[in-house]
Amino acid sequence: MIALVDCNNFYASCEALFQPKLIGKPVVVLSNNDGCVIARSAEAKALGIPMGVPAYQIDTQGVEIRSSNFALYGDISGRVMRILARFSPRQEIYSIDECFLDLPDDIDLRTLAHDMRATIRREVGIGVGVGIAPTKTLAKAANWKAKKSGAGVWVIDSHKSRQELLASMPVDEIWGVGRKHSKRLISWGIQTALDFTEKVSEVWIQEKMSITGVRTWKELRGKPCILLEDITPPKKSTMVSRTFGTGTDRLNDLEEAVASFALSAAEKIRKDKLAANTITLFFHTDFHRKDREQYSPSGTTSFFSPTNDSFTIIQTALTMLRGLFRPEFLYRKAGVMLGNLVPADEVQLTLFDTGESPARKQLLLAMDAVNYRFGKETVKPAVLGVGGKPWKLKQSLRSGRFTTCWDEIVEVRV
DNA sequence: TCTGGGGTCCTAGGACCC
DNA sequence: TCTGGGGTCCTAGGACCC
Repeated sequence: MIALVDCNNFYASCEALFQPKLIGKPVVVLSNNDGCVIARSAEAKALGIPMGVPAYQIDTQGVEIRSSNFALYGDISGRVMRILARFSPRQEIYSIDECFLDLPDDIDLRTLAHDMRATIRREVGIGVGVGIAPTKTLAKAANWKAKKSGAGVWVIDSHKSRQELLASMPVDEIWGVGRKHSKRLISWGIQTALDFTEKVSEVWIQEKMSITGVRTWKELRGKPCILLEDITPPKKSTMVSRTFGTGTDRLNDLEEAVASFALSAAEKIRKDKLAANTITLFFHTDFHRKDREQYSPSGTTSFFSPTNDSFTIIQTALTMLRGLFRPEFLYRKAGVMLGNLVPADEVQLTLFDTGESPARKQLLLAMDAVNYRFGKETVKPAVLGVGGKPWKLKQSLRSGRFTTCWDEIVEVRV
């Protein structure tokens, strides 16, 4: 059997963890740049605040608003995941707030699930829902039911319990069926997950939704097609991109931003011991300004041989930027993607390439060590700029990094 | 005024090979 | 009149996930 454990209103719950005055209040967490709503407490959902709406459109009366604080959420996530790992030798961490667990089918699964919930509640203080079923897609469905019903735990362990759950589940709630497909399915009279499994054939699904649709269809019928990936496969690409706090038409601003994204991306892949074969740069104007002409260039360059060298990566990104930049536009967002990642110790050199010099490798190692110890960008290439950065993010409402930063740890006065 | 960031997989079509 | 058969690789775009 497979369990899907999912934290309730995760980001909002993390905020309330160290700010008890938020408990019982409508809490909303905003995306980077304080743009739109990405998480809501139960109370905020009850007020009818939708997911994804721009922050300026919501009625903020009586609502506690926070900027996103990923240092905090990541740390809390790690605590939850380590507890769940105690319940099964095989765990797949699927996202920051949920994981799959492989469970034996000859134990009392309901008792185990309640035990997980109680342990996480006691040791971390976060509420979770647990869905248990024979396949991942059904475990997702059971988790949906666990939340929807308020029971917190739901188990699909018989034909009857499966049929009943699927009959009560709208197609658009199925894991793997998104907006486009659910619209089409409903137009064909397929309303529920049960309709999806019983009203249409495998061939029909293959034709309309390709092989991925067929997998979902089989999984809902109880046949496992999506395996538990307890060994994380290596990343194939990584991206760093940001919307700017304000638009800019200055090449110098874009250079600083792009250099900073390129540096972050390089640090990420070095941490994962990977090297990139390609780099993609993109930047664009404000898509929401329908009244203005848009400009959205992008370009991809292959490295001479795979690299994770910050300096090479920054230089390549800046060369592309200078070639694509046009001064007559106001830019709102930029990003750098490193692709075709390969293990750094298996890099295949080209005939005329001797690889990175040992001195350069030492320099990068030293920079990573200093920045790890003293904070991001303590030492950095000068092209990232110093002083004010008009393009920087708005993040005015961030709570403390209570668990990862000594200066921001909670103070308790007795 | 104001709208996030980071991933994966699949398919079709083009370019190319012999 | 009439022009093969069998592959691979790459890319863009779409759909999905959180």
